[in-house]
Amino acid sequence: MLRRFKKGQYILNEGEFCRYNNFVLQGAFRMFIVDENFKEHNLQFAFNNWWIGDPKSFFNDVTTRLNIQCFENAEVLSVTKANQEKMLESCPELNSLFREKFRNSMIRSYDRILSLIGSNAQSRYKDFLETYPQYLHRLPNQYIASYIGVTPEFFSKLKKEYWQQSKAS
Amino acid sequence: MLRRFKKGQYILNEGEFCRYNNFVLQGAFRMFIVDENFKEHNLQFAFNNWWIGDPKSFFNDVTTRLNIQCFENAEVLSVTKANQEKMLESCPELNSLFREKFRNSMIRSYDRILSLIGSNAQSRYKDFLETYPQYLHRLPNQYIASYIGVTPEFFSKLKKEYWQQSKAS
DNA sequence: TGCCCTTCTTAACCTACTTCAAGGTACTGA
DNA sequence: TCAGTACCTTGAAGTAGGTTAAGAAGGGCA
Repeated sequence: MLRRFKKGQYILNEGEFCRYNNFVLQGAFRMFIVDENFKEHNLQFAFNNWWIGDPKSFFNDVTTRLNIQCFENAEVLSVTKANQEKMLESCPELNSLFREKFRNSMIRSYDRILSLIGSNAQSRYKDFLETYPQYLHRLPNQYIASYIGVTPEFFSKLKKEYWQQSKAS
Repeated sequence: MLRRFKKGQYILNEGEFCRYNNFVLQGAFRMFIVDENFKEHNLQFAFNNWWIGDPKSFFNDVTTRLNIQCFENAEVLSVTKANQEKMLESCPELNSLFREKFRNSMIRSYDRILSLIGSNAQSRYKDFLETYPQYLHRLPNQYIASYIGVTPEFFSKLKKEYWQQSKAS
């Protein structure tokens, strides 16, 4: 099912059931959680050819704690759970495709946990620069700040420090 | 392939290739990373009926950054990548089993990232108590501290604070 | 029983990061 | 062209959590 979204629109809100797994054809999305102090924390972004959705809510039929918002006008292919099961029945080869998809997400998540637990903000910033250089210009600073787990104010300082160091060396 | 390990033994060291995916029949393992200050950070534990290994190294044939150590005498079933592929060929139904396994790991990793990014040490401690009550007595405090991302010293304070609060209410 | 070794706790001090407040910059649209 | 609004930066002051150092409390083993 093809769906279009405008910048600013939400395709998932906390408390809802995540009924669609979405393949992004065009545009950009962010997935975030709102904490008890009403601060937003970006968990993931999605650009062209990425999937986005809350797997926990989608597969386990529970309500989601996450929000997904479009931040560049977008076109996505949305698949329901029933759809997906039918696809798998009629085409068992997809099993291994989905298996790899989950495996890769899992590996990326592990790396993320490693960097959150094992390094400070400065090196998380460096990691981000190295891992996602192609998306930098499409992401507002505040989104990156939230992704690496710092405030926009502190992110500003990180950037300054980073560029001064790389200039010096 | 059945393998036995004694408390303290390593089954994977940073820099090696992870050649086995291990299903724990008995005993306990921890997987951790060592940071640039030689501090250890526990990423995961594994008890009876859990799988443990570094999926990134195992599947992508790269060296690992992780260490896996046995901390209760253990018995595991170890599967190589070739084994696993043979199993999948001869029994395609396993595809969906593995798919679900990865999916669940992914969901758990997401929850972990959420709690690292979106909440403070006190509530991460509470989350841990609620999520893994059955393993508390098998885990030294320092391992839990490292898992939730604090020092043993600060963990001590967290515990004290937590029990004082729950006594008061 | 007593000793060593590891784990846990406490307290004083330190630092990475946050909060708050203010001002600057740059799109966007009438 | 200008105003409005979102975004970014800077600095001062505050706080969660880290570091260091020391003592207390187990637990295996001679």
